[in-house]
Amino acid sequence: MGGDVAELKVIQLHVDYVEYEPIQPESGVYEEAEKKVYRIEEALLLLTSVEKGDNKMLAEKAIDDAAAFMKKLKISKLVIYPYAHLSVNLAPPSHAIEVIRAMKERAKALGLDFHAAPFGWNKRLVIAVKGHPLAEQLRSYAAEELAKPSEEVPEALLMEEKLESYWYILTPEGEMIPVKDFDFRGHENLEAFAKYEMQKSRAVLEQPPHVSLMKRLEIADHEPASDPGNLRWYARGRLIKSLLEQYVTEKVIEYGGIEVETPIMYDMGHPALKKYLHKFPARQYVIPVEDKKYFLRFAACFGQFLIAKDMQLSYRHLPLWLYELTRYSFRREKSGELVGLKRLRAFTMPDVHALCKDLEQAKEEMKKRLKLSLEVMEGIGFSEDDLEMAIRFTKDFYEENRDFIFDLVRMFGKPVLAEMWSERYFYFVLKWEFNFVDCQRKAAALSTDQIDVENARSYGITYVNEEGEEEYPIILHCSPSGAIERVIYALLEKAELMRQRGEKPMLPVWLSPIQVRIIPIKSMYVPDCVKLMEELEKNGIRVDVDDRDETVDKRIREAETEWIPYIVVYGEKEKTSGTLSVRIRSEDKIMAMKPEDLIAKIREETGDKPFKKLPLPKLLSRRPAFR
RNA sequence: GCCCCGGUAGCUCAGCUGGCAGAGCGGCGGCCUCGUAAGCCGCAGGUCGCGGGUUCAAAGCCCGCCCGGGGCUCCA
Repeated sequence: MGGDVAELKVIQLHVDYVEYEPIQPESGVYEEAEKKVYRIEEALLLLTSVEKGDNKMLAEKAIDDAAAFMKKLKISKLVIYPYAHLSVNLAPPSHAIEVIRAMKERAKALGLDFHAAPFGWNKRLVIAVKGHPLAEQLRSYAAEELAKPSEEVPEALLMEEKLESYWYILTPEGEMIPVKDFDFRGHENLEAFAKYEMQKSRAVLEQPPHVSLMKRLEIADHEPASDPGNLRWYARGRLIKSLLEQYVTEKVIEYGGIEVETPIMYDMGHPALKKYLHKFPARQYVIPVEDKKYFLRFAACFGQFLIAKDMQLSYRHLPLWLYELTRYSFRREKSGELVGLKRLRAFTMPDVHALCKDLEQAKEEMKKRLKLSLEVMEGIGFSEDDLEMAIRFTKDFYEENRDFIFDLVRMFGKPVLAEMWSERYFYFVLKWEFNFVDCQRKAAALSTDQIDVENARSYGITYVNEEGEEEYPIILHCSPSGAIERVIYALLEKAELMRQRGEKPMLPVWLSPIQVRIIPIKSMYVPDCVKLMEELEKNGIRVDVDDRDETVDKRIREAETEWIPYIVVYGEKEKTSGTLSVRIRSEDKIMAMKPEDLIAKIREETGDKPFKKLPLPKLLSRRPAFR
């Protein structure tokens, strides 16, 4: 940034306190100051570097900006602190002191409660920066573009703050009802979701149920030796995750997705990425390699956009779906924000983009993708009662595309929470998500899609239209399932909700790590049980045999606590009759079934879902516990 | 980042106002060979997160730090 163009550089910090002590003058030009400790609390600190060519107008602009920010964050004190270390193109001290003085005068004119550290001194400095995303910002003011700061970082974020949101419920009947007027009877989850989104009042103390479940069921666990939010996955978890990954990928490919794979780290200095990167607070993992810095990707967008930019695209190729499932995407969320499988620092995200030639095509594609997402969620095992939809859009977009928005609502088939923004920020004009409302009545977004009208330009992605001219496509960003870990979170929370209703908690059969457990009554039946196991395995069923020297009761109990959908107890009766005694979890009863009937029943339940073999020893006597 | 809670055996946890480190489960050994949710007996297993301090005496109290969970905030 900057370099040859003069910019007034300001690091703006919202501080709990700042403390400085002038030690000695270190420049020929310096202000008078008393050598004592100055301490200012709850203030906005401006570490300011003046470059050659900066002027009074820039100084005033900087103060005006700071004042606006202070008002928004209700900060009452301002500290102006000359800080030469932000530039290699410093103005001479005699000039710099003038610009700093102009800042002070402006602050005085605006009636701000401000303090100014003396110019030209070597000072001891202690800063305690607050921990919110807007607390640290670099702002720079260039001489030729006075109107706005050259960094888009703070602007995008500040706009979000001042942006007005209007909340409605949209119904399949085509009504748009302000949330406060909507009758939520029969839509309790939607009500919880709406409240969650609008009020943000969340006083819950207990640990979410899925966290202890993920450990007890040997799905996943915290890894103390890694960074928080990077989990270890045990065999069952890896299996479940792998099945979900495979399922989503197959569905996307069925819809025409083109699967690619891209690097997980990118050069922070790359021009196309720099801008995107700087739009967000520093939440990346950064890896220094030789003299460069790389960040770990926080979404699949980069790799796909960089591929798309190099593709030879014509309108004939559009719409074009590019797909990748990232294992992993990395976001260095604040430590306090991490929650079990719901919010992680490393997560698996299927992401399918669609390049569309114009808005009409984008709208058609978005409908297809909503259908895809509905199918995926249903296929995983969520019912319509489990999901609530939100649609968010700008006012302008709504006015021009009302019918389209209600088409989406009708496809979902239930009332939908709508958030309407007075103006556009970020890169999309509309996004929708499915949300799951968990045991704590908190919501988490799963599937989502967005209409991006900005990134094609940023990345230089073009196609050639019918007239032979280059155009920027509109890009849709869809994750048909949302993060895979979060899907598992929702499945576990759903199971806990089942338990609370008095049903037996379980995972969908196709995702159950063990679908059938065979329990021989005596050790002499183990060979027969192994034979039966092999028969079931041949039919694409995950089976094991509890051959341990334990009582039948105990082995049944353990199979039940593992949520195994079918438990077969095998003894003399079964051996002679050829009929199995099957304990069916979902129906909470024991049924006599022929092996072929059991196979048929499971095959019907798992349908066309992916199958993977059990990645564990199949004899329980040979199987270690992970914890 | 801030606030709250926690860290004791592999796991889950008890251990009050300071007084010999415990239980259940799991593991190992033995008995039992069992018909739909925990059979019985025995054995092994501990730097009480780390470092200081107070005390005759610290798992416990004090100070500092590390780690984890939750809440706030945030969620491209």
